[in-house]
This record gives sequence, C-alpha cells and structure tokens, in this order.
Amino acid sequence: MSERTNPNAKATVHDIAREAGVSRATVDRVLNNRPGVRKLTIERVQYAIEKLGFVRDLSAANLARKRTYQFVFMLPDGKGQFLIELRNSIEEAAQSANFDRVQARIVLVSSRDQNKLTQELNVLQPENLDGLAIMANETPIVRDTIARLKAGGVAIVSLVADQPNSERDHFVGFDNVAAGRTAATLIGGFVGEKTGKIGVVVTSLYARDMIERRWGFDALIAERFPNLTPLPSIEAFDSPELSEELTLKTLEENDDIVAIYSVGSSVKGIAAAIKKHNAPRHIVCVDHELTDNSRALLESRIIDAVITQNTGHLARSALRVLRARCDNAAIIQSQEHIRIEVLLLENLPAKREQQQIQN
Amino acid sequence: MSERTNPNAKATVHDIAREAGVSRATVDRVLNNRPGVRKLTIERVQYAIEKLGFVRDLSAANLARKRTYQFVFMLPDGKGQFLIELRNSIEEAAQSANFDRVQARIVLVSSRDQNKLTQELNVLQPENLDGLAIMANETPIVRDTIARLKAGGVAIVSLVADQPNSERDHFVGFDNVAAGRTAATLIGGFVGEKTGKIGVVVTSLYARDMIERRWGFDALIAERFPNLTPLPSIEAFDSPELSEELTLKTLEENDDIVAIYSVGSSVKGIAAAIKKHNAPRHIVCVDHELTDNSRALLESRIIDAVITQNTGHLARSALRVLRARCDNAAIIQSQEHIRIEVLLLENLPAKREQQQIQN
DNA sequence: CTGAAAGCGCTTACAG
DNA sequence: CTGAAAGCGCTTACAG
Repeated sequence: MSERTNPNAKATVHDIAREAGVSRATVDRVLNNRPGVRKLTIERVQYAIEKLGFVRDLSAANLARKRTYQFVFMLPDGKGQFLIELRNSIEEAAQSANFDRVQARIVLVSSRDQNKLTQELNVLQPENLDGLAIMANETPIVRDTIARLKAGGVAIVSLVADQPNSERDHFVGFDNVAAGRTAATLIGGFVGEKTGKIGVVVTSLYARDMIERRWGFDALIAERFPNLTPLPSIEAFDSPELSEELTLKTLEENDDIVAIYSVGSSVKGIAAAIKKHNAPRHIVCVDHELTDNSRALLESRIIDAVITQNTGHLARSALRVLRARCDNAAIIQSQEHIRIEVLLLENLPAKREQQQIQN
Repeated sequence: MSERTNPNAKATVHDIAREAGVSRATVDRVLNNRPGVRKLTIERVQYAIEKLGFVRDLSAANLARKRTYQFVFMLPDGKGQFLIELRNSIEEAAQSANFDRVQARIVLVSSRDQNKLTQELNVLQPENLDGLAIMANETPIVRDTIARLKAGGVAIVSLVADQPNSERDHFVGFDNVAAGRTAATLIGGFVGEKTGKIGVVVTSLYARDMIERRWGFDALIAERFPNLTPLPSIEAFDSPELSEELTLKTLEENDDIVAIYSVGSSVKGIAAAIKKHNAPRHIVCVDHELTDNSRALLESRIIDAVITQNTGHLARSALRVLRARCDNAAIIQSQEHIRIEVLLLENLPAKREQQQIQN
C-alpha cells in the first residue's frame, strides 16, 4: 500500500491557517519565528498548532526553500590508515547524504605547518558554511576559528579528538580514557598471572587522544593488575622505522616485557620489532584503530585485539549532528554514542566492501 | 549559507522534458517505468537523463505521491530484557523515521501458541503493508507467510534470527557462528593456561541462533584451546530458577569447571549458581546481549564480558533496508553490517538515556 | 501514446 | 502587520 488513506491525516499549514483564520504565509512566519506578526496573531496560530497537533514536514519545507546544507570536514593531511579510512567513510556518507540536500567536502590541513593551517582556517567563512566537523590538535588558532564561526552561526563538531575548551556544539568520537581502560583490561586478562612490564608506544606525547588513553590505561592497570608495570611512553610519530627501532630497543633492555600497548598508529613497527626480538613466549599486544596492518597482524596472531571506533559511524554521526544543529532539531543521544569497539580475529568485520552496492 | 547559488544546479524533470522535447508527465512515466510510452520516446528521455546527469529528488517525489511506508515489526512476545530493549529501540527509531514518511508498528506474537501465531500472520496482507521485519523461529507457517507476502510485493527482512530457507530480502543481525567464536576466544584467553571444563547454558536447544553460536564456540575451542572441554548444553528456557538449579548441579558435579558460556538469556540464574557454589577461584563467564542483569553482573565482576548486538542499530538498519527495498534503492553494505560487540566493564555504554533529547 | 493542469506541504517575494 | 500568487521538484488524474 502506498497512498495515505487514513482519515486522521496529518494537519498541514493549510489546516492551521484555516483554524487560526489567517493566511498560510502568516502561519509560516510564526512557524519560523519570523518577525512582523502581531502577538495576538502569533498566539492564535500557536493555539491552532497545539490543537491540531501539527508537525511540519521538514522535507517539504526544504524543498520549498531550496535549502542546501554546506558542510566541511577538516582533517589532518596525515597518511595513516585510520585517516584514510575516515576520509573514505566521510566521502561515502556524504554521497548518500547528498540526497538529503547536504553537500559535504573534505579539507585536509597540514598538521605540522601552523601557517598553512592558519590560512586554511581563515578561508572558512560563515557566509558559505553551515557546519564544520574538525579533527585537529587543540591550538589557539583552532580555538579562535571555532569561536569565530560559531559566532557566525555555523554548527561545529569536534571529531575523534575533542576540543573541550572551545565552543563546539558536540564531540563525535569515543571516550579515550575509557578506551585506554579497555585496552588495559584486555592486556591484563590475556597476560594472566604472569608478572612483568608493559611497553607503551604512542604517536605523539602531546596529542590529547594519546594522553587520555594512557591515563585510562595506567589507572586501570594500577587498580586491577599489580603484577604489571607500564613503562614510560615511547614516542614514534608516524614513522614505522622509528617505532620498530625504539620498540626493539625497549624489548632488549627489558627481558620481562609481557605485553605492548600500541596507543597510536605505530603497530607496523612494533610488530616488526616483536618478530625480530623473537621472545620465547607470546607477547600480548593490543592496538588502536582497525587498518590493513592491524587486520593482518590480528590474522597472524601477532596482536591479540584492536580497539577501534567505526569510521562509518563517525562520519554519519557528524553529518547527523551538524544537520540537526542547523535545523535546530533534537538528536537522539543513544544513536550518536560512539562505541569503543573491541575487535578480535573472530569478530572482525569483513574487509571494506569497496562501496559495494546490492541489487 | 542556504540558497543554492551554484550555477551548475541539479537538473530537474523540467530540464529533462525540455531536453527530450516531451512533457514532464512523459518524463515521469519513463522515470517510473510506467507503461504506455513509445520506445523511441523512452530512449530520447533516457538520453536526456544521461546527458544532464539527472538524479531524481526522492523526497519531492514522495511528497507529490503522498507516499507513506507501512512497516510491521513482528517480534516474539517474550519478556526477556533483550526483547524489551529491542522493542524500545524500534519504537525510538520508528518515531524518528516518522518524519521520513514511514509508519512502523510492532506486533507481538506468541512464541509458544502456534495457532495464535498463525492467526497473527494471516492478518498481514500485502494491500496494507510495504515491509515486514520478522524475528521468529523457522517454521513452515512463517516460511509460507514470508513467501505469500513477498509474492504480494512486500519487502521482508529477518531480524536477529535468520530465515535462511525463506525468501527474505535481507537478514538484519550478526553472524551467530562468529559470535560463538568470539565468546570462545575471550573465554580461552581469560582462562589462561589452566585445564578444565566449560559449562554451556542455552535458552533453547532448537533455536537457530543458539545452535549457531554453540557451533562456532566449540569449533574455536577445539582449534585453539585443547586445555578446555565444553560440556553438553544445559537448556534453561527463559527460567532463572531452572537456569540456577541446573547450573549449580553442573558446577557441583564437575569440580574442574573453569568457565561458563551463557549462550542465551539465562545469566541471572547462572550468576546465582556461581555465587552459591562459591568456587575457590574465579570462574570466567561470558554472556550474550547487554541487559540490566548482565550490566550489573559485569559491574560486580561475576561475568567478564558480554557479546551483544546493538538494538538501536538493529532497528535502524531494518528500517533502512526495508525502505531501500521499497524504493528499489541500493543499500550501503558496510553501513548495514551488524557488528559483534564485545563489552567489558570498561567500554560499557552509559545506561540507556531514556530517549534523551538535547537542546 | 502524450500533454496541460492541478496538486503534495511549505516558503518566498511582492503588494498592500 | 497580513495575504494572494507563484514556485520548489515531482506525480496524478483527466483529456485527447
């Protein structure tokens, strides 16, 4: 069945207009809080809205308005697998959101060159922007840009790494402290009753997400696994070579390492180091973010688990939240909660089906 | 910015009509494969569509059509927490889908009384139904109903438990075999090197999802953990008392039980049994589906992990797939993949925020 | 087989 | 401060 046959059909602006004894244009003014309506008239219209239980049809409104949503995703230009996945997911989500009148584009910004970053940020103007999703380190220039755009009425979400001291409307990403605790629980559980040290490798000592994960990790190990001692963080930047070299050095210097926590995107080098070092027994290894690397390492059982946030969910959630903000609509919190996913070889999702289309 | 200012504005039916030298009505006929158009005309229109890169605006089409989607979710009337959660999620999702012209309602059917089930199923008629999501045991009557509705043009998805031998369009739920394997990996990992038996408790010996989980579980234990021996399944139906009694009996008869796998919704009784039995060392316990019970047991560390599928995701995915089917549109596979979630105390999502609304 | 006209529910100039 | 008319992109009778 397709036609609406039910007798208590939904009320329309037309019905409201008739009920309130005004024109549809006036109903529209009240609906959209436009100025230039007498207070009494407003009340009459509002009464009619209440009475008839009117709910406006947003898609009809958007059609009439020729409303289009201009969103920008600003991401670091890094070459890590996670970033690549995230970009793919955003493009995919943007494409299907396109039917919904949203145009989203990705802007990559240098994570090193502050001047270029400043330039890129200054290009963004509220006049041609409805929403911004930004993943960047917390710096004054980023904070200022957020404030400026916010003041211009742009909806803002921080992505993956929060900007807690800025005026972003929402954070789309998981709780990094809890993620660190999750990693600790897995490592502690899998190590069992053995006593020993844990190597910890981060991408950067100063990135907020890394710091938070490490906090959570250390706290939980201290609480529940007194048999384990995390070592100071090794900083590997984005370099597999550096990561391998430093990890190997640590393994050689500490013969009682029972586990390694890969907090950032350095697992490739870590795995190489573990293989080279070739310890007599399995070293438990937990990594963050599912990539081709971590997938292969899970399959060869070099690493035991991956803790990740789904890039598709991140992309769609950012889009939904921005749109809701623009429409001044509510969001369903539970739907926007980004889960901390624990991936073992056994519950690994099948490899990205390249935008596979069914039917 | 809101207005579409860009010069290469999207083509509309109007543009196609002009380009092809026909009326908009004819364009519409071609677009919707309606009969009564000369072949030559069809080709001309299709050529114009290609040339202008026309993409039809579905929401405008639906507006014009007064199209409404009538969906039914048919679920067992059981009183388990998972079912309750699922129902809540469906209601929530249905509410927000309402803006999108879909009307979804839940019909509960008896899982015991075949006659009542038959009656309920017979009420469903293709005339007033666009899509059906069904969670039910595989029985001939269910299979026949699916076939009948399918023949009448109704879109069908099976939910949580698949109906692989029916003509459903899609299955919304996770891979139960892989879920069982995931449970086994966790149990094996957490038990460590100890040798012993594993108790296995199911809701029903004949439910497809239980059987599949058990398959996966046994297979992985055999592959990777020769130190562990799963016992035959204990069937506890939906009864906490029975589950407690039988689990306790098993624990007393086997003093080398190191873990319990709760395949169905029997964890309350299992936990009670574990507490009563009070073994000298921790018994590893993994459960399925996040509920208030399992959450509390995770917090008190009686159980170690919960394997679950997100009910919100199930509900929204079912809705999206049904809708796509009705529109004959493609679905994004990666978006519809239902993940096997591993929940530890540390990555537990906050308790259901009762339809919390922000702003 | 094809088209002119009216309409879906809402909004936008324009006029008063 | 308010309304009549036209229009968003698409579809539906109706007429021919």
